[in-house]
Amino acid sequence: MKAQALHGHLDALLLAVLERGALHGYAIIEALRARSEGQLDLPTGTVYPALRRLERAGHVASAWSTVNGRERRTYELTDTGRRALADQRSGWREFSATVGRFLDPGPAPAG
Amino acid sequence: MKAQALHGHLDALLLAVLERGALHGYAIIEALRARSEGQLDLPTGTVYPALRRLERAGHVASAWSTVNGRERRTYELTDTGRRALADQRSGWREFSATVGRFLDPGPAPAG
DNA sequence: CTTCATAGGTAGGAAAGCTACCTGTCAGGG
DNA sequence: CCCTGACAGGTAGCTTTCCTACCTATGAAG
Repeated sequence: MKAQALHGHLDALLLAVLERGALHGYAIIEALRARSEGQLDLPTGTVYPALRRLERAGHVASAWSTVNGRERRTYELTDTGRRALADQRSGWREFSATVGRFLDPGPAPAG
Repeated sequence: MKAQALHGHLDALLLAVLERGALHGYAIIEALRARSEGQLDLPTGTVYPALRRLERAGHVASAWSTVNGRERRTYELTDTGRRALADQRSGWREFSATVGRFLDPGPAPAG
């Protein structure tokens, strides 16, 4: 699946995976891939800048932690981020309902 | 609702409204607004260029028709466009299912 | 002629994501 | 020590898409 279509929803996805616990960037990419059953395979060039955007916006906080002798920047949801996620969720429902009205025929899957 | 979030899905929406019959640009905007119950109120600066893109891609064909003594450019779905729409529909299902996996908790709407 | 509603159109700008590239650590093989 | 490969983080420049703002034009009302 093309991630280009994510436009505007990527941030929400990122917040959603962080909702289950702090992760470092690379692990976020893997979580996205795992939870989407391989549908979302985002390049680092997409995710890292997005995380920085989220941090600038105050939605996530990052901290360097040394794991296995290696520096990993771990991202964690802030309170603001949690609120933003809730917001994005309702935004997503509205959006998918609206677009679905046009693209999901709905009651006619038989054929 | 912000149409910015449409990114990449606008074309599909336009094809979807044209599926029900040929319309001119302005009428397409009104159809979008009507069928979305006011959620989608796209500016002409968004729709007209999009229609031209679709025409270049061969998904729609346009023809000038004189109605009420006025020239109106009427857009119609082509066969290619119909196929593209079907394609976009399945793309949309995949997309909404994938993003929904993260943003729709799903089985917990009671609350 | 001016104003309003309808209708079509363009230019320039901003945002988001992608491709391609670069840096650096740790482990294994030579 | 050097090289390679898997992991991890990061940046620059490009393209696409959509939006804001503006312009043109018709027909009716005054």
